[in-house]
Amino acid sequence: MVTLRDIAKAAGVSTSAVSRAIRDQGNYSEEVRNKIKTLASEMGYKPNINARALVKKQSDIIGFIVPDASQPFYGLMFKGAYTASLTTEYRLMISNYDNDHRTLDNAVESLKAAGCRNIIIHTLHTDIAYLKKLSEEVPGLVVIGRLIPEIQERCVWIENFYAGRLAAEHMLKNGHHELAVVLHDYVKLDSAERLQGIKYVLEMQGVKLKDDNIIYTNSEEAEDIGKQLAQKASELSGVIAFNDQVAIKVMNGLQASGVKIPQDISVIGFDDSIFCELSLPSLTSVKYPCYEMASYAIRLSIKFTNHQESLDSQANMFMPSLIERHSVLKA
Amino acid sequence: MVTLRDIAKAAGVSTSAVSRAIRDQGNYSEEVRNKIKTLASEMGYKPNINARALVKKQSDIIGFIVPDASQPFYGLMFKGAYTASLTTEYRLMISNYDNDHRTLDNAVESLKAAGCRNIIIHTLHTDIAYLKKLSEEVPGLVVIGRLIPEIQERCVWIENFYAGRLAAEHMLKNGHHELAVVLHDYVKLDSAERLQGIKYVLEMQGVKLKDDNIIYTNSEEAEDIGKQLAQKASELSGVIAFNDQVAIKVMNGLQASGVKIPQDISVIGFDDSIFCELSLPSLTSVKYPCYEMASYAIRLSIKFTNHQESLDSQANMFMPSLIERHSVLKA
DNA sequence: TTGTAGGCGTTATCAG
DNA sequence: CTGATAACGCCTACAA
Repeated sequence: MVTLRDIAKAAGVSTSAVSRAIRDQGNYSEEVRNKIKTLASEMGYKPNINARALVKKQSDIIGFIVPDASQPFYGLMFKGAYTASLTTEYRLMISNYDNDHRTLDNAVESLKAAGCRNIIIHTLHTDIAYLKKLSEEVPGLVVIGRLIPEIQERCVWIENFYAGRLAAEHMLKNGHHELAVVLHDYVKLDSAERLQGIKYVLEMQGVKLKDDNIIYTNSEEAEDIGKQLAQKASELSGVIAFNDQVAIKVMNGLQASGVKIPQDISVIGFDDSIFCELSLPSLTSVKYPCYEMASYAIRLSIKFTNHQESLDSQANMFMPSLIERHSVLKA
Repeated sequence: MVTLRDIAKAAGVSTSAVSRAIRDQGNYSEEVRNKIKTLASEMGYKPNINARALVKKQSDIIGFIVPDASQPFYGLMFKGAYTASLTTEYRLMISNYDNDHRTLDNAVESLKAAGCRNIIIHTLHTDIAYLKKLSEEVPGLVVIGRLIPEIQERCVWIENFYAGRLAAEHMLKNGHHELAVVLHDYVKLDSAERLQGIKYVLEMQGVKLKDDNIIYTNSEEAEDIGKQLAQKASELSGVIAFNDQVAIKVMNGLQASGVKIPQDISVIGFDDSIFCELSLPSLTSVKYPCYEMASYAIRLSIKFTNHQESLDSQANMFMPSLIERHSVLKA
């Protein structure tokens, strides 16, 4: 292992000179700086991250905490975050908390103990007080997936209302007026917002959405919901489902009961995940830009801990978009 | 931040006493040790990981490097590894290399620069010389997904031959004798081994596998393969596909061409991934125990760096198993 | 513009 | 059995 001292000796200068030159500090002539830098790279110098973290009392690690990294949704987020981190001097450390608050807090504490000042959490349910407190302790805290007004500037979220609108408009545009909406039990907030967006469009166009066509379910029971909907297939022309997995399961339930998709009923999902290409027919979906949001979250977190850069006041909100495939019958 | 010194002062002992007591070193009386430990936890002491890593010249980080964390297959591996790491004193850092060797090497170097001595790599194609060299530099190196004879003891792999057997036997057992096998272009090794297993079973039972029913493809073209196979549906009763995604796409191609599954043709995939429950019919698949293998890899890596524990000579090989669903017509 | 010296929190090596 | 003391590699006043 080659240290600052080694290269200082080789260059005939002091360790502090090397330390500064390498980090572009101090007023060194280009000549000296270059000499030191080339020497360093020739000798294969790598700064000892632990020593640096010790003296600066902060690490170069960004913690990225998600509920379930095995789901493609979060996998894609991780990838966006990781790719963004590659262009920085930070390294990414991902943690999985399975929607268990204690596991989450453990991960946070372990990160803090390592001097981590940048933490990104994807959370739907974590209580606001905890997050607020955390934002005071962790300068680079960013919350992704939800808008929390008290710490709005450190939230990265999606326009769910607009997502609902997109789905509903696409249905109406193609002549599908008798709609059912299948929402997610566990993800109440996003569900509610998207439903708002859907209702907004329907009301504007004078289309009625029956109360008993608004159904709450989860991934396990979604196929049954599809079968139930098949019973009233004749009075239904479209189903908007909370996410792609639910959409596909509903679609499967429908098809298993002899309903043709999209001929009899059109289906739209949310997320635009890897699942969309695997269903038959392939699933039209409203894209949730996970990848982009996660990589933005990385940059945002770094801004908070790098005083140099000024934060602009543009909202950290992302817009969904409709990705057409073959589960909606065209007008 | 509370340090060793703080608690030493409070306890009226030296910092070294505290350091040792906390790590269960030295011959301290239970009384003293307990006093120190309770004091430490009362004061909320957390060892400074960076200081420790600096002096010990090694970090508590295990690097876990995968080709594409956004795929559920690797997501599940990560989860297994992460969960296993929770019961240890190590933290997990995941990297994504997109099958690009330079990105992989960067990740490795970054890990090494941080004093990381435990690295787990999932790799299909990385060249053996590189891995061998790495195994000399990184004491806790583990390769997952492939058997490399030269460093066999640090490889964690699956019995692909047996996986092929399971699939073929299940087909034959249910009376499906006219088979097609769809393999993966990019994953040559696993493909070849599984094909061996399939052929073995067929030969044993005197069933012929036509050469032009052995097809190489990739995820993009798999649906077309399904459509092509539909042309000769009458002379086909089963398709064994390289993985679940390929299986489902083949199935979709088949169904889009009017072939009924499993009535006309039965289909088996590999991996037993999250996709299996989403297809219609749900996909019978040979399970690749990613989760278990990854968590085993963690323990194995730690064994290599903890001289205390002795390594037994049991092979680090895992067995696949058949998970029945509804894509195979029962005899 | 450069170098010296002290310290970050921990562990390990010595003496006592 | 315990406690000074010297590192680990780096950064940053402060001095020159």
